[in-house]
Amino acid sequence: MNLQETLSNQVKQAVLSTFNIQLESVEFQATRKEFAGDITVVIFPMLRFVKGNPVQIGETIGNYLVENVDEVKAYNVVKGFLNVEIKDTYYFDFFNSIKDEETYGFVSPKADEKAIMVEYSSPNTNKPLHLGHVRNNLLGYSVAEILKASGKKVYKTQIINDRGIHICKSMLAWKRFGNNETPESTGLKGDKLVGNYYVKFDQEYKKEIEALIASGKTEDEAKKNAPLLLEAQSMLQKWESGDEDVVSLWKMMNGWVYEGFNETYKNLGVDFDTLYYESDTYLLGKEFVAEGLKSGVFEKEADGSVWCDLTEDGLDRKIVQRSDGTAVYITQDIGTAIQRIKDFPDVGGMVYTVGNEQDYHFQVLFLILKKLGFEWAKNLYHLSYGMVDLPSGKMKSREGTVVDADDLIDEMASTAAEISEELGKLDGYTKEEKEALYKTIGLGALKYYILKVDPKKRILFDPKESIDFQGNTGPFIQYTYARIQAILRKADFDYSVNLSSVDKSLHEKEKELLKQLELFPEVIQNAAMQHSPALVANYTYDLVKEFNSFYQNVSILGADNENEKIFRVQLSKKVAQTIKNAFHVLGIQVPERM
RNA sequence: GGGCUCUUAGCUCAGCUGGAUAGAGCACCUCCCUUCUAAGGAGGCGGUCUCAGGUUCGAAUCCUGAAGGGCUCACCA
Repeated sequence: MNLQETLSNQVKQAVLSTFNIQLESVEFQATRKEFAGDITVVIFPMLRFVKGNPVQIGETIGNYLVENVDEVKAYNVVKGFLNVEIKDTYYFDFFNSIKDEETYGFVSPKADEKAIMVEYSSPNTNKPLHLGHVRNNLLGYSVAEILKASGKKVYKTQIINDRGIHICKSMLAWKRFGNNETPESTGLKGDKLVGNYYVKFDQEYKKEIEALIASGKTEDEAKKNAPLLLEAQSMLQKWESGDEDVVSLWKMMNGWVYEGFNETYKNLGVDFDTLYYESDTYLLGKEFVAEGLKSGVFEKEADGSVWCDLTEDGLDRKIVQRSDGTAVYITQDIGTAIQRIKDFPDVGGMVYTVGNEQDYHFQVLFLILKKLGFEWAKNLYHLSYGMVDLPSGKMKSREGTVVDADDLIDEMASTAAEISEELGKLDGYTKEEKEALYKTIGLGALKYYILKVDPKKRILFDPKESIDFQGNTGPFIQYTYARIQAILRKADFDYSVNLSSVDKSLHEKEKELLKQLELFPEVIQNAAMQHSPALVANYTYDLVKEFNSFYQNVSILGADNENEKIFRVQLSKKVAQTIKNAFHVLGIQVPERM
């Protein structure tokens, strides 16, 4: 039983014995810094049941707690708030119980619990990854790690959108204007090369449209009948019918893209346990469309198209198969979901990391899967996140207004390098060690910048204003970690003993740190429940701020006596470890020096 | 037009299931490196929590409405 539960029971007992009233629950909050006390009981909600003056009620309960609860040292009442002071003994006991637990805050997966599959990234293979994908990747990866840390078994996956008209556009432009360029011949990353031809297609397509309009066609006609578009469409048909040339071109160019993506993923530090390709799954859903027709979940129109009527659920009618029998986007989503459960029978739910422009889509998808009768459909979650916008508005790859993922990662590292060199604290580091450190810091800044924001809020990113390295940032937290490591390197004495309140009293700053450490397991559980890395980021910031204040206000290695010194080193070490654990689930590394 | 969503300091964001005088960072202004790393610390300036009603002992938080922004409502993905 933790402290709050103990107090809750005792407060109920106090109210029962003095007022003869059974409270259902007791409300707590952290005591504000300006008042004495460690935890506060809010009296107001009790007034509904206990008639009387809140201050008097507070006094009564406070008295009871001091007399009956070992951990309670004293109390004071301010208005309707009962501030309770807790004895140092409690905090020493708590600290000793977690001191040597390396994975403090994390829960190991239970054998009998169902796994969760987390989908993220899921790019199209016609262009390189940009800042929007970066947010997606960081979020998905982090939520997967948070779920793991909270005690779930997790599979990371993605659905790679490797087919469709957009891919054919890149293919066609390459075939037409590419002069057999390859990543090798140009030195370009494969995804960049293919992306260039996607842009090239658009440019040439626009020229054709203009020419057609000049020759008297309407804009609409021109757009639909431009020869390039028609050829791209026929290429798609050839692909679907298995045309050898088209398929081998498709394989070659997608291969280039995958190589490029893998490099970006590696740089970003994200990974996947299993992959799904749209080209494998796009036909899958049709099987279940047929089944849904049989069971009456879907209905067929006269023209052969298949629909799902969701009007009774407050949504619209949704097409699930075209009149020509081909699959639409949602058809393959249905198939993919079912396939995943077949492949991984221990999976009991899925998380889809996809932008909020698809909120409606997922509402429909989940509802359809429920209607099809899948038990696991109730455990599907759309991790919906806001777009990353530029000051100029939306990023558009065809118009070249995107912030490229690789470029951004490089820029972050070089900014880190500039700052580091200016500060000049890295004597003795080899060039390789420095490079690795710059990457750690640069990526730390980028990842923290994105993850500290509530996923569902949109982010405005101004490329002209670089991401901060000071204040509430990744490097600030990394810096604190590095500082603690410096202390631990210098602490060449045995600090393994367990201390207690007879050995020393707690400094105010020490106690604040202990209280903050105490919150960590709860933060992980909360973040998992809410699918929000931002909660972990903000917690870590608070912890670090508290530590820095401690660090500048008391001497650690120069403490007055041996016990102070031992305890402060232990405490510092625990804070560092907690920073490391918290950053681990955010996918951010911590440096030994910086 | 229907649905969803957002609006907190000059800027970027916290604010847990309603609770004490709404908190941080950046920017601006003061201080603090002979002491464990100043990417730091201590303090100051800065708010009609978009607006109007309502519920409540108590509302940034819940409800209704309005304004402004975003997304969405394809036989696109």
